[in-house]
Parts: sequence; C-alpha cells; structure tokens
Amino acid sequence: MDILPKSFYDRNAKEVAPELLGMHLVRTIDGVARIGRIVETEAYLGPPDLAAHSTKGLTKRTSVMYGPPGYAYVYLIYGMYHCLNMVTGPGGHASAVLVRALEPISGIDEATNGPGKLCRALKIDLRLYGHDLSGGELTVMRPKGRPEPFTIATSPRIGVDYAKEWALEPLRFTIAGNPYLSRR
DNA sequence: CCACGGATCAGCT
DNA sequence: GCTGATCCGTGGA
Repeated sequence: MDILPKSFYDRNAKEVAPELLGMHLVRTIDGVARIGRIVETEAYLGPPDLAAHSTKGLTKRTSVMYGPPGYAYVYLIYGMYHCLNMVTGPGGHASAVLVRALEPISGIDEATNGPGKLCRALKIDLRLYGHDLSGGELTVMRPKGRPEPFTIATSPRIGVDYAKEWALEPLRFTIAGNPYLSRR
C-alpha cells in the first residue's frame, strides 16, 4: 500500500497543504471504498493565525489539533455540515490542513466540490474525530503509477474575512483549472 | 442563563 | 447578491 506515513504530516501546514493535492482520500464503509482525489486544500497555521480555530486556545473542540500530526480534525459547522482537516506538525503547534474539494475517483455518487459536500458524500462526521489517518476507515494514499503533472495555484482562504490581515494570506492551494474546485 | 456567530450550501431574487 | 437552515463553542451577565 502507499498510505502516507505520519512523517508526511509532520511538517508545517503550509508545506503539507500543497503536497496533499493529487493524493487519494480513501473512506472505507463496510469494506467498500469511496475514493476522491484531493484538488483543493487550505492551511491553518495555529496561533497566531486568526483564521485557525486554535487561535482561541485549547478547547474540547480543538484538542486534537494540539496533538501529534497525522490525525483527523473533524468539526461541525453551521449546525449542519462537517469539515475534514489533517493535523500537521510539529506536534503541539495546533496547525491543520482543511480538505476543500475532491475529484471523484470511485464509489462516489454525490457532489464533492466543497468541504461540507465532500464530507456528506464520504459520510465523514464527528465519529471520525481524532481518527488515525495511517489506516482504517479513513486514510490518504499516494496514487500508484506516474502522476499526471499539474499546476498549483494559490489564493486567499475562503470564508475567513473576519481574520483581519490573515484573511489575505495565500494559504489556499488548488490544482489549477480542475473542474471540481469549490469556486474559482 | 442567554446571545451570538461560524473554515457552508441551496434556493431564490 | 441575499437569506435561512440548525447546532454548539464561546463569552458576557
């Protein structure tokens, strides 16, 4: 298997976020895999990044962000959608990468062009809070074979206008021109 | 205790 | 472009 090792996540979110592009997110339910290619991510750097949930300090909701890298941080937003993050390094830094859009590869029959939609399509909810991404029901793999080349574009993160000067940081990473992005 | 707003989305104007 | 859906963490009284 080509599951990404813990060491992959043990770097700054700013480095991990673009490298997750093109990787395959694999959600297994009752032995059936739903696979999507990651095409859009955002880096949340931890304090003092005013857009990161961890900027308010350690709480029950954000506790997994303060732990070791390579685990899932799932949260409920607007009372109805879930969002999936990968905790990044170094441990205790409270940084993470938000997965914002997937290109369907197999087993997916709902839209995945947005962070809330991809969690609905892959049945990702709070039961996966703190899940170890190095195996099990939710993991990330490097696809086999020679990868198709792509261009990485950067832009400001979506929906964080409240974060003052951090709102404009180019911490959103996309596979340029991919049709499954959450927005242009 | 109560009020507020959010790393979203669909539907309507 | 604007609004409602729907819940919980957070902060103030």
